[in-house]
Amino acid sequence: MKKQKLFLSPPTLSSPLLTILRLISSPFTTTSTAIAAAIANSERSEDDEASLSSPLVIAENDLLRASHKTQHGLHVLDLVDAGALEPTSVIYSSIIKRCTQLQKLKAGKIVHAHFLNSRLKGDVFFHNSIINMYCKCGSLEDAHKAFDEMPSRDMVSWTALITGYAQSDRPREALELFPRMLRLDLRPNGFTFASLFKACGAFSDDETGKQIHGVCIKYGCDLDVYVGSALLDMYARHGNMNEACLIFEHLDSKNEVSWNALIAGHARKEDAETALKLFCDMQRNGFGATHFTYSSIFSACAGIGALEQGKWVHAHMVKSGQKLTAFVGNTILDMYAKSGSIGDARKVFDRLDKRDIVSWNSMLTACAHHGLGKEAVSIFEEMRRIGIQPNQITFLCVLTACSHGGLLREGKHYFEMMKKYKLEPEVEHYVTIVDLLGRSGFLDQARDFIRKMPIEPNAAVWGALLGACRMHKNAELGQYAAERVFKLDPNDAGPCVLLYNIYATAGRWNNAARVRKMMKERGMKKEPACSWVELENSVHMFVANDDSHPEIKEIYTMWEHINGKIKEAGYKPDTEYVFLHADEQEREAKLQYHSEKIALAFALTKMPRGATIRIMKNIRMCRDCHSAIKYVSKVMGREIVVRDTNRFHHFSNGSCSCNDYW
DNA sequence: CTAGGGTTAG
Repeated sequence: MKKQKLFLSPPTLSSPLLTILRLISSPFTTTSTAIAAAIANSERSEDDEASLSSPLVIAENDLLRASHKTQHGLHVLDLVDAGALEPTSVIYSSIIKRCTQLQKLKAGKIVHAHFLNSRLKGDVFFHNSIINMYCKCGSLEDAHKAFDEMPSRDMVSWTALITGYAQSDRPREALELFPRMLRLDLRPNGFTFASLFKACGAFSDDETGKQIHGVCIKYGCDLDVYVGSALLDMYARHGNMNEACLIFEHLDSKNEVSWNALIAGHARKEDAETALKLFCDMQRNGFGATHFTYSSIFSACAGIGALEQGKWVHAHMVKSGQKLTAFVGNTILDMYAKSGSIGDARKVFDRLDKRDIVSWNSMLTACAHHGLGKEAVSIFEEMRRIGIQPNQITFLCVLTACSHGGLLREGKHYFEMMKKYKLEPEVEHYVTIVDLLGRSGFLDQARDFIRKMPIEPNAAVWGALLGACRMHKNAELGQYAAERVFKLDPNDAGPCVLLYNIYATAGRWNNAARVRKMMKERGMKKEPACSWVELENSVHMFVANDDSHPEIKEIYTMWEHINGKIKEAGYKPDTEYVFLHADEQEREAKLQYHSEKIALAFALTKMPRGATIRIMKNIRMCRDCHSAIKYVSKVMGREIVVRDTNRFHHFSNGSCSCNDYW
C-alpha cells in the first residue's frame, strides 16, 4: 500500500484524538470494515478521553509497522497514513459517527479534512453525517459551510441543518431555510416539522408556528408522535394550553414525551393542580413518570410553594426506585427551599451524589431567600475549596445572599473576586451591589457606585437605589432615582408606588398626588395583591378586601379576635404607607384586610396547634403586615413562614428572621 | 443520514 501524506498535522501525540488501539497479542485479521464497525460500536464512557479507546484487536507486528506509536496507542488515521489500513468511506463514516457521539469537534474536523484530501467521493449520506457531526458538536458555521460545499443536497441535508439551528437556539436561521427547501420541490417529513416547531417555540408570537402547522397538515405529518409532541410543546410555550391539549387528545399514539411536554406546559404556567392531575393520569394510562416528569412537577410545586404536594411526589419518586440525579435533585431542593422548608432543601443537597453547578447555585439561592448570609458564604467557600468553577449566576446568588444577610464586607469582596475567575460583572451584579450598599444605609456610596459603572445602568440599577431610599426615607435621592427609572422603564407601576410611599412618608402630599395622577394618566395599575395557603393538598387563595371565600365570616371573626389580642400586646397599625389619601380610621380599615392577614386568619382557624403556617404572597409584604405577624407569632405561639416576591420571613416568638431588614 | 419533553438568578 502506498503511504499517504497527512494533509493536516497529526493530532498531538500525548492526547490521541480518535480510536486508540490497545496492544494485545492476537493475530491481525482486522479488515478495514471490521475496524470501522468496532469503532462505531465501541462503548460510550463518561470519561471523554478514555472513551476514545476502543477494543480493537491488532497484532504487535502491524502496530510496529504503523510507526506512530504514542503513550496510549495509535491514531487510526495514522494507521491509514502508515499504510496499515486501506481507507474507505465506511471507515470515515464510522469515525465521523463516533466524533458525533462524543462531540469531538476538533477530531471531526481533522477527519473531515483528511477525507477531503483523499480521493474518495462520499455519497449524500456521508455528507449528511458531516453536517450532523458539525451541528451536534456545536459548530453551525462549519455545518453550513459543509452544506454549501457538498456536491448535491437532499431533503435530509436541509433537515439536518434546520435541526442544527433549532437545537442551537437559532430559530430564525432554522426557519429561513424552510421556504428555500420547499422552492426546490423537496418534500419535508416528520423530522423536518419536529425541528421547525421546536424553533417556533422560541418565538414570543404564535403566527409563524400556526402557518407551518397548516403546511404540516397538508403534508400529513401532524399526527406523528414526534411532530405532535413538538407541536403541543410549541403551543404550550406560547401559552395556548387549549390548543396544546387538543393536539394531545388527537395524537395517534401517546408516549412519555408527549405526556411530559403537556405536563411541562402546565408547570411553566404554575398550574401545579393540572400538572399533578396529569401526573396521575399519565400513570393510569400505563406510562411511568420519568426524570422529565418529576422535574416539571417539582418545579410547578416550587412555583406556588406547595410543600405537601411536593413532598408527596418526592415520596412517590423514592418508592418508584428512580435514581436521584443532579438534575431532578436540583428541582427537589428548589421545591423545598421555595416552600419554606430550608432544612429539607439542605438535606437534599447533602445527599446528592453528584452535584453540578446548578445544585450549588440553587443551594446558594435558597440561603439568599431565607436570609442565611453566613451559610451562603460558607457554602461558596466550600465550593471554591474543592475546586468547583463558579459562574455568573453563582456570583449573583452569593451576592444576593450577602445583600439580604447584611454582609457588606463579604459582598464587596466577592464582587471584586469575579475578575479572578475571569467573569465580567453584568448589570445584574451591579444591581446587587447597589442594593447591598443601599440597604446598609450608604446611599451616597450607592449613587457614586452607579456613576462609576463601566456599563450603562438600567432601570433595575436605579430601582435598587430607589428601594433603598424608601427604606431609609430619603426623598431627595429617591426622586432622583425614580426619574431615571421612569425614563428607562416607563410602564412599571412598582417604582411609582415606591416613590409615592417615599413622598407620603415625608408628608409631601402634593408630590404624592402628582405621582398618582401620572399613574392614572399612563393607565398604570398595581398588581392586585393576593396570598395563599396550602391546606390538606389544596391551595386556598385570598385577594385583599375579597369576601368570596365560603367561610369568610369565620375568617373575619378570627381576625377581629387576633387584632384585639395583638393590640393588647402593643401592636400599632402602621398606616404611613397606605396608598390612599384618607383619615386615620379609613387607612386602618384598608390595612385590616391585606390578603396575608386574611390568609393567616384562615390558617389559624384550620391548622392544628403547633403546625407551622406557611403563607405565599405575589408581591412584597408591607411593613404593617410584617409588624402584625410578628405579634401574632408571639401572642398565638405559632411558627409562621411568609414567602413574598423577594424572600422568606420566618416569624417566631415576636421576631422575624429578616431582622426587619428586607 | 435527519426529530419531540426537565433545573438555578433578576
